[in-house]
Amino acid sequence: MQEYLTERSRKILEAIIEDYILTAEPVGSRTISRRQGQSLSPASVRNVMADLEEMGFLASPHPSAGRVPTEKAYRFYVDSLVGLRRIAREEREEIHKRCSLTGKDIGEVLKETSRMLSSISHYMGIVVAPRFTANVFRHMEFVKLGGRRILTILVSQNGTVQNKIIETDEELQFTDLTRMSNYLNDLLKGLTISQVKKRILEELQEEKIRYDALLANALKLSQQTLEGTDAEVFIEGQANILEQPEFADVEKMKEIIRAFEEKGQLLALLERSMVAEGVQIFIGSESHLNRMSGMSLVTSTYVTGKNTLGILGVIGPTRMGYAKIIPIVDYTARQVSRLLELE
Amino acid sequence: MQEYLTERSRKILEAIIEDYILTAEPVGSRTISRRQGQSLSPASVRNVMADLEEMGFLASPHPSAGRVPTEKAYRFYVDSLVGLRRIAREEREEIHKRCSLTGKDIGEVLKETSRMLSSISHYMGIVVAPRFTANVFRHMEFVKLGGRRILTILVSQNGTVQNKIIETDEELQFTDLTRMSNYLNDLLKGLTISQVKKRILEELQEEKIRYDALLANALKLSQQTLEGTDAEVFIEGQANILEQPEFADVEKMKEIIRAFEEKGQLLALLERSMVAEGVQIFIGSESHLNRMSGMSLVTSTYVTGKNTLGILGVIGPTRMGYAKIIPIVDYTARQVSRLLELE
DNA sequence: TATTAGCACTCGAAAATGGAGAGTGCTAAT
DNA sequence: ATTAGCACTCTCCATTTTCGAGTGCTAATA
Repeated sequence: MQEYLTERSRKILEAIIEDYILTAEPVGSRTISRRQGQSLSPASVRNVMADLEEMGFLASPHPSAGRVPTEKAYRFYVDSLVGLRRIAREEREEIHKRCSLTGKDIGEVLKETSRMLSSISHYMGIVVAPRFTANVFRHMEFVKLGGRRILTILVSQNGTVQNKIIETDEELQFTDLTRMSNYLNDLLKGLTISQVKKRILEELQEEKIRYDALLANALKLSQQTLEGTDAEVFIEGQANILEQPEFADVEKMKEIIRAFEEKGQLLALLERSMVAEGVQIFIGSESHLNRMSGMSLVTSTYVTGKNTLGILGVIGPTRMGYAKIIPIVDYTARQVSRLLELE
Repeated sequence: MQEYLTERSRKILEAIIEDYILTAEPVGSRTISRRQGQSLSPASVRNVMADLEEMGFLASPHPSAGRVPTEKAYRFYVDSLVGLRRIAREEREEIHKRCSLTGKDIGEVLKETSRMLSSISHYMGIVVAPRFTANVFRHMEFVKLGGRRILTILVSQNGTVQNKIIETDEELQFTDLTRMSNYLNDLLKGLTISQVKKRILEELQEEKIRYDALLANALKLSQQTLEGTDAEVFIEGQANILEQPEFADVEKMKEIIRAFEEKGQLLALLERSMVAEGVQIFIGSESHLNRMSGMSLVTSTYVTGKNTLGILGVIGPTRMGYAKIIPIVDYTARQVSRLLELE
């Protein structure tokens, strides 16, 4: 048994993986032999397969059903695809067509992107909206609702809007609110949200503020406004993935739907991948989410300048058409980055 | 055969329906006989059942499996529940606990409401966000993004916020934008969105406006801002409904997921029910959506003053615990109305 | 006259049966 | 080193069998 793969066993392994990606059926030695133009007999292929199985690249569901690639095999396969950037023209055009800004809010743009990723990949599309704290403060606005309730609107540099309803201790007048927002906008202009938070704390310490009830109020309001909201996650195309044969069974289906109804865990995983650059791939258990067993995740970050805005990607079965999906995710991320670019 | 139900057959019909709601299994004569404390023998029950079947209240899946209620039966059953308002205390408390405004935007509040409806009913929760045109204009704001892109924010009386990115013909300055929004806020204050639309058109006709490029621009911008966005629909708890035995089969499941991924049709149905007051119930084919076959919908509108804001409700199998769900939907709608009430 | 017991009958669901086919591993021949 | 040949294993599918629940009808009963 050889420890490193020979050229021949590499070829065979790839052939098995590609066939399995296509058919979702265990691959037999005969199939591979035919695929290679009979240059190798089924029996020889079988020998190689036995070796590959021993090395952990293949597994047999049962003694008389061909071989199935393991996660290790996919990892090997994906690593052999590095630098893959070629995207089919029609896919590139589709992406262009369906990424447009005008007339929509950012949320809709991202949702549409997610939908697009889903329909173009035939798996699920996922897009995580920009995390707020990384953004640059732009504008804050208070709108008086009934009673002591105030609607606060926070706009950041890249057009993300966050609004929140806040209950105040005392009733505030319309003119007060205008003054408050003027003051804050002046004070906080150009800072990132995390800087803004710090600044507000500092400001609240200041002597002179303590004696100006209005300003103190303003600061407290803005503090509440900034209290974290969960990042929004758009997952589209569940119906798509249910078409995949590996989920043709009721329990699996429920499992998936449940996994994506509460997005918390997934979000944690995605945020971990925020720090990396370029396309990232999690195969099966590599994500360390047991809910995600049997699923793979291909993601990339979208950025503006040197700020990471958010993440987008595709979720599918481990048996995923990586060679097609990786360029799609990569290209979409670039495209979205370009769209959200400022001036 | 009697045309109207006797007291006895009514009782039996109800017993069958309630048993079926509980078990999802065809109900046999023996079961009912026992349920009624043996006051009637299975044979007598069978006679009544045969009558009920002839009248269209029951159906037998096959000759040797008890009876199953038809839609007509559910309709009869639901109609016999009119005026039902009693809600269990713990459910009322749960609703109270999970409907709160502070610190969230309206969208989140509604999403949480939908989630709450789902978890309390064990079916799916659905909430349609306020339709924008019915609301009263409150505030409009323009924020300059990069290049010729402008972020417009529109706030209405009840705190709904709509934002949109718009591309303008020429680059506008920050001060221009402030002047524009001041002008518009003054002009449009207190009108409903549909009045606002009319007003903008009128204003654009005016002679003096044509010679003030800035104001003309402002009006055009606001016009674009108001161009309809789809109503938002929050559907939560798909995993819940997949637990129901009637959807234990792969095809059915896919059907459901698909049905709710594109919310268009459903929205049309819901908007039809906007005009009515109080709890509305659509049983099976009554919704005229073939996608919804085998599903029922219990909805109610939530209102502020005399304006209908939106709709919320529960979607489940026709075999739904109406007696429990109707009060829940009713109470939740009132609660949400109260929450969104202005002073 | 309304109700009930009894019984033959029907049908579906689940278990048992029995190839057919695909694929393997091993051995011996090339 | 490769391959042909063959016995063996296991799943999948269709068919059959059995079992039980439930009905409808008829005749007996209160």
